[in-house]
Parts: sequence; structure tokens; C-alpha cells
Amino acid sequence: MAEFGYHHAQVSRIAKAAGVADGTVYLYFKNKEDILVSILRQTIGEIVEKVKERTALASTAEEKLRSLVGLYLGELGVRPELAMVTQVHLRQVDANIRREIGEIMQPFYHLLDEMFEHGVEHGVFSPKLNRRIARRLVFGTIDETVSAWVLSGAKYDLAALSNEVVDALLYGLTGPLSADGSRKAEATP
Amino acid sequence: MAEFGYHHAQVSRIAKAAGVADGTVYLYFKNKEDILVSILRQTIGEIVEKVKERTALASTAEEKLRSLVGLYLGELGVRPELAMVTQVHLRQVDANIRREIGEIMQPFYHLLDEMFEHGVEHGVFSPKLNRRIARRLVFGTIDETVSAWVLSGAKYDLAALSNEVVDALLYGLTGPLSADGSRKAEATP
Amino acid sequence: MAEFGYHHAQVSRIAKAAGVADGTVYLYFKNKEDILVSILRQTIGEIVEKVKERTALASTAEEKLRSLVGLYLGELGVRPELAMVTQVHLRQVDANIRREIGEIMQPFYHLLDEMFEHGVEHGVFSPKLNRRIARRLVFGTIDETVSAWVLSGAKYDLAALSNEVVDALLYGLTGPLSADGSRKAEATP
Amino acid sequence: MAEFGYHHAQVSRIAKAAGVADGTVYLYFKNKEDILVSILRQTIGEIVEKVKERTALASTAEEKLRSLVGLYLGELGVRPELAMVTQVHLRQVDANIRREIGEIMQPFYHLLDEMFEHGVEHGVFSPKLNRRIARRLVFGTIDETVSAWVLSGAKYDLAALSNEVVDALLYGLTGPLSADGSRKAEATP
DNA sequence: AATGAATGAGCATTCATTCAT
DNA sequence: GATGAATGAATGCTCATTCAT
Repeated sequence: MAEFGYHHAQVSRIAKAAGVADGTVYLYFKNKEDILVSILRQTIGEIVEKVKERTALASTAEEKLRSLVGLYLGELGVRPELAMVTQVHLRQVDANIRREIGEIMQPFYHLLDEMFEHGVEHGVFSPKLNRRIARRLVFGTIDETVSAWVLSGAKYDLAALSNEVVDALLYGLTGPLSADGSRKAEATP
Repeated sequence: MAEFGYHHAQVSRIAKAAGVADGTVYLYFKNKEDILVSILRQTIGEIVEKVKERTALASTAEEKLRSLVGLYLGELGVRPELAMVTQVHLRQVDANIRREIGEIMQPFYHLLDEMFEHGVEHGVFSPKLNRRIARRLVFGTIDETVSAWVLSGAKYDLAALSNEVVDALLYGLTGPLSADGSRKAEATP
Repeated sequence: MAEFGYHHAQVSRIAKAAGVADGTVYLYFKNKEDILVSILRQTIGEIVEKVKERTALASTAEEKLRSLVGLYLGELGVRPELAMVTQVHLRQVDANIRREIGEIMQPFYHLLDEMFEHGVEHGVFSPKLNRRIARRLVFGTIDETVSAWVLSGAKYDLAALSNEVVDALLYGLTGPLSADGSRKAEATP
Repeated sequence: MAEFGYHHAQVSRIAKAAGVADGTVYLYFKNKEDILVSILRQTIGEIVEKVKERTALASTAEEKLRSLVGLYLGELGVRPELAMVTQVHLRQVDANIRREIGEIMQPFYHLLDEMFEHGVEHGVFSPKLNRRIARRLVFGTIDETVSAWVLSGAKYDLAALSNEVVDALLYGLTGPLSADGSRKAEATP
């Protein structure tokens, strides 16, 4: 199927992108899987570090979520190749590795959980919401947002969507309610 | 097509699952991509048809969304092999095909859009919410839900999560507000 | 080291020699090792079968040995490619496989052992000779004989050496002694 | 160069064993082949020197052969890594090099030839025996003996086999004859 | 002289696709 | 229509060799 031009993350392509010979890659990584997984681990690690710093300064759960989403979209938004790796190449590997990916995402999921706990404690987030579902709501939405951006060719400003995405995550499709039960006009002023 | 196993969707495996010889597959499909894309097209087509029937009977946008999510998770929940195809195998192909997948999802996205329009018109959904973001909220969340279920080995009842997922989609992390602005105790009674 | 032109038994070379495409080889063999080991197993198997038939007809241990060596050199002598495999390619694989080769040679070694027992029982072979050393004497000598022939380019008649080789194996460097202790003039009349 | 392990004689392993960096090897050797061939050349050279000294003192052909075999097995028997090189690594290279190996063995073969001439002149070795076959008898047998020892893991005392091997080489399978034509009881008293 | 990071040719193996039957 | 044996392009990985320091 040469006509379709498969765009797998061949090691030779990665090497060429890095400006080194194929064999050089194996001086630094165990194998192809290790390359991709290492990229993800570092990317997630950096994002998690920044989010921790930033959310420590935020007092409300809403602000924390806004930091988290903003940083996630911001980091990937300025590095489309990284987004390509997380959204495309890493999904081309087999299910075993996808489970390993789950482990790498743990620190990020922990952040989400902590933030959620904080929000519930302060009466901001719904105590009725299943934590697992909350995590999928947040991660699923931002993941889909990044995927769409990558597949579009990374043509627009990803981080610019952050506030609207957070509004959706906070209030859902119904949007924020005003005290009298009517729809509020403005979510993000 | 029941025992894909957890790795690549080799054509020979698909043929064996279908009870035909390898070559026979090519009498009905142009190539491997065509097989996977056809499976997705049919699956989405069936779901869209059922959702159309069901949502025609639903009067409120919330009911419509509950039908849509319930049917989506219900259909994939009883056919793990299909979910394997949509969540794993189809992501292993190149970015070009993933864009084609976007086209196949169009009817489903239209449903979402119509439902959203209906909700906004009837004052149920927030008119402030970006349609594109709304779509990613809904699709991203259910996609992540199905993916997690598939990667877990399809061990639990996927459809059973439907109502909680819809609650999250409708009201977000903050959950539904009571008229007086306090957190409501129960989302799905 | 392209200048030296390594002559490893590449699978592609084997495939080309067999007149099939590279991939075809893997329809019949598990891997490269399996190819080489299978060739040896079949070759040795055929030789052992023939030797069994022939030695059953021979009454003396000397005749049996003559049959065995004659058939061994005869079989490889008419199939230089086989000899190439046994003497060159199979030695290029790692030590683990060389130990497996030992197992494949077992039937041949058993033949040698039986023949030796027969010779000792009938007073023809020395009862003092260590069986293991006897085996290495016989196999080492014919192996070296075949190797030299292969490395020379298989230019002469290998089987023609058989009788002289057997004389050497039977009587060693001292040659057969006449009854009075002097050197006999003729070993193989 | 003590722990070759049982697989390929990678240059990096040789360098590490020699306590130098990979690149340093190429200051002293042309290439990998040159390394292995040099090891063989030196080993054989040393053995040949020692055999020459020793056989000069020996008066009979039998004593000379006993010295030669004893020294060969003795030298390799105390240096299993050298035996690994001669029996395993050197056979993993291509046929061209194996022919070069033949040249390196020349001094050793000359020794064998001289010894054989001496034996024939003094009526100890059979004048009927083909010199080439005699050489293969001796070298094939000791080579096979060393190979078996190496592949067994060099677990037993190789030199201890020397006298029995020489007996086999001198008298063959039939063993030494007593003057009256009956089997002699003892070869090596 | 010595180093060791970088190289890239070389090869085993897989699997989507074809086509003679 | 159906088959499945045969194909060969594609790719991950190894390791002998080089060369800037």
C-alpha cells in the first residue's frame, strides 16, 4: 500500500528528524517503544511539574482546572511534533504499550483527582460525580481537542480554546445556571 | 470477528474470523484500510439510525442525549470486537485515514449538532457554548470511556455507565445546581 | 567490511537458491536456524537410514565401517551444497545451536557406537579404546575430510577417498601389521 | 579476553576484555577478521615452537606424536578462550577466511608431515598411508576433541585425554596387534 | 596513542496483497 | 465466486568501523 504512504513513526524517520543516523538512536533508547514512551513520559512529566507549581498558587478548584487545561493545551500547542507523538504515533503501537501509557499518565490523573477532591471539599465540584467519570470527562475532552487540532494540521491556536473548554468541563452542556435557575449569559467574562 | 486478540488487525485474522480465506476478503474490500473503515461506517451508521429513531420520540434535549449516549455505549458494550476496531485498530493507521474517519463520523456529529440546537432553542443548553467544543466534550468523553473499557479487557458493563456519563456531560464537574444555587444532591434519580 | 564479501547463509540467498521469494521461506521454516537445522536433520537422517540398510548386510565390523564412511562421503560428495551447509553455514551460528546440532547427530553417533560394539565383540576392534574417543576419531576424520573438500571448491571425487580413510581409521598411522610384526605392504588391496 | 560468552566475538567485547576502548583495537588490527586470525596465528605459532623444541628431544615418531598432541591439547586446555576462538568464532567467518586459516595452519601441518616422514623412515608409520589423509586423521581427531570440550563448557581436563587420543591415532580402531596377531591388552601402559 | 560516540550497511522477519487454480 | 500459496516491500535492530577530540 505504498500509494497511501503509511505515516508510522519509523525509527529511521525519528532518527532523521533528530538529525542522527539510525543506529545512533539505539545508543539512547532501548527500542522503538522506548523512544515513544520516553517522549510521552518527559512531556507529561514537564506538564505535571508546571501544573503543580501553578495550581499551588491557585486558590479555587476552578482556577486550578483552568491552569491545568491551559498548561496542557499550551505545552502541546507550541510543540505540534510532541502532540503528533501523543495523539498519533503512540496509538499505533499495540495494546500492551497502551496500557503502559496508562501508567505514565498516572501523575497527571493524580493531579486531576487532587483537584477534584479539593473542589468537592470546597463545595465547588459535585460530590455525586464519579471520580473515574470525572477524569474521563476532563481527559477525554482535552484529548479530543488536541487530536482534532493535530489532525487539522495544527493550524490554529490551541491554547486559545482553553477557557471555553474549561467552561464546558465545569458546567457541561447546560452551562452555568444563574441563581434563579435561568441560563446565565456569560461563562467566561 | 470475535477473537481479534489484542494486537494488530491482520487481514488474515479478519479473514479467519469471518470464516473465509485471506484472498476472499479482497473480493469485498479494496484493502485493509477499507475493511476497517467499512466496519466503522456500518457501526456508526447503525448507531445513528437507532439514535434517530429513538431521539425522535424524545421530547427534551436531555432525553435525546441520554438516548444517544446510551445507544452508543450500549452498541459497543455488547460488541467488544467492534470497540477494538474503533478504539485500537483504526488508530494504528496513518493520519490520512484518521481524517477519513472524521468524515465517517459526520452523521454522528450532525446528530450531536441537531440535539444541541434543539437544547439551545428550548433553553436547556447554554447558547454560549461553542458547538465545536460541545461536540468534543461529548465525543471525547464517551470515546475515552469506551477506550478505557476496551483496554481494561471489556470486563464490566459499559452501558451501565451511561447515565452518570450523561450527568457529567450535562452539568460538568460542578454538577447540577438547585434553584437556590446550592449543590443538588442527586443528579440521576 | 563489504570488501570481504561475507558469505553468510542469508535467508535471502537461500530463498534465491531455492527459486522462491524471501517470504516464501517462512511458510515452511520457523526461522533461519530452523532452515539450517532442518537441512542437517534431513541429510543425516537419510544417511543414517541408508547406512542402517547397508550395514545390516555387512557381516564384519570393517565392512560396516566401510559402508558408513563410504555412504557419508558419497552422499555429501554428490551434493556439495549440502556439504557447504554442514561444514560452513551451520558453524556460523551460535554455540546454542551447535549444541542442538549435537542432538541431531545422535542417530549417527549411535550407529558408530553399535558398530564399535559389534567390532569389539567379534575381536576386531580394540576393547581398550574409549568409545568417546573412537567416535571422535571417526567423526573428526571424516568431518575434516569433508571440510577440506568443501573449502577446496569440491573439485575432486570425495567418495574416492573412502577406502583410504577407512584404512586410516582402522589401523591408524602405524598401519596394519603383518603377523611377524613387519609392516604389511598393502592395506586396501 | 576471558569471558567471551558463548555467542559472537563482537569487537566491542574483545576490546573490553583487553581493557581498551573499541576504537583502540583498530590501531593494532586491520579489522575483526585480522583480530581472530592474529590470535590463531600466535596460538599456533607458540604451539609449533614448543612442539619443535620438544620433538627435537624425542627419538621415536610415537614420542613425537605424543608431544605434539599433548602440547596442542595442553595449550588449548588451559586457555579455553583461545579454544573458543579457534573452534567457534573463527568458524563464524566466511569461507575465504577459512581458507586463510588453512595457510596459518601450514607450520602445524609441516610438523605433522615431518613427523610422519620420520615415522615412515624408521618403519614405525605405514608407508602406504596417504600423507593428506594422515594429516586429516590427526588434525580432524584433535580438532573434534577440542570442539567437544569447548561445547561441553570446558568442564573437564582436556590434556588428560592426550594419551588415549594418541593411541587411537597410532593404531586406529583395531588397536595395537601383538606379534602373534592377537589383540594386545594394553596400548598406553 | 587512545577514546567512544556516531555511523550506516546489512539482515531476519512480517504481513498486505496478488493471482493461478 | 473462492481459495491460499506465493510474493516482496518495508522496517526494527545490530555491530564492525570511523574519526573528531
